[in-house]
Amino acid sequence: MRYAYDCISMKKEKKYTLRVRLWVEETNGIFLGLGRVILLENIGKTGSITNAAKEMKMSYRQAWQFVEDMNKQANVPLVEKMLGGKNGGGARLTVAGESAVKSYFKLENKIRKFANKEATKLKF
Amino acid sequence: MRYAYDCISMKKEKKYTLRVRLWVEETNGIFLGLGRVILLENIGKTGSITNAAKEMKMSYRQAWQFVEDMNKQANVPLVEKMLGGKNGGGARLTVAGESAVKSYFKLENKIRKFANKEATKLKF
DNA sequence: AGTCGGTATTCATAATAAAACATACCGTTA
DNA sequence: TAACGGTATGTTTTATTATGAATACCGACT
Repeated sequence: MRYAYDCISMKKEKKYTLRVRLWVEETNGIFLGLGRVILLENIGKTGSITNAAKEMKMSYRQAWQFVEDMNKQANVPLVEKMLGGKNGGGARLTVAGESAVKSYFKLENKIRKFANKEATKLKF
Repeated sequence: MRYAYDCISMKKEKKYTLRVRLWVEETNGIFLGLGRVILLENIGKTGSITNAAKEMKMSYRQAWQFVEDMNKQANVPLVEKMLGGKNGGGARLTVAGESAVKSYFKLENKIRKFANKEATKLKF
């Protein structure tokens, strides 16, 4: 049994959650991170950098730079861009791009799962 | 053998390294992250927030805020502060503080090791 | 040839975050 | 009680980063 009295000094236990973030670096800086991968995903979905950026409320400026940066740092470009033409142009993922997105998420999931398992042992 | 000719289309394979970062969140925001843990470690080493901050080129302002924040979010304060006195005061880690540092690094190592193992399977 | 819509690029501006500065407070010791 | 050195706190600059606006370019299509 427990007396109401006990509650006086009872502090609610806080709840903590473990967060993990991973990214891939190349000699010139960041190659792939969560934001970039989501951008890639959106390019695949929408067919253009412009719309991919809108999708995630990122400025076109930044989205374009990310794409440029990733393509330069990859062994094979991840995004193929088209200039002019019927709909003004657009962008799509290369095979390497598709694969990079999948690999990243796969790895992230695996690590996140592992981290959460390990985290249950923690007590702060 | 290999012909010089082969080199014309040879691109140097880029080298990638996987980076991992983890932090613990509470309802009010970040509770523990790498920077905060290193700060704790330095407080333990130097006996004051001031010197701990200097050690890592962090402004006292920020260091103090971090400490305040951590203490508020922890079930038990991680840092015990002393005001005035012989050397003007100081700060030291509580048992919970020591334990938090150890736990964090232990977890980080485990996850980093796992991540690196998984990363070897990656190809970009 | 002119329209359309996305890419490519520069420049100015806003939003955020971090550092620097300035002061008051605090308690032991000389 | 005056000095010292760290804590406590607000304010002001600086630095970093992201956004927005403006413009040129490109190529299929009508």
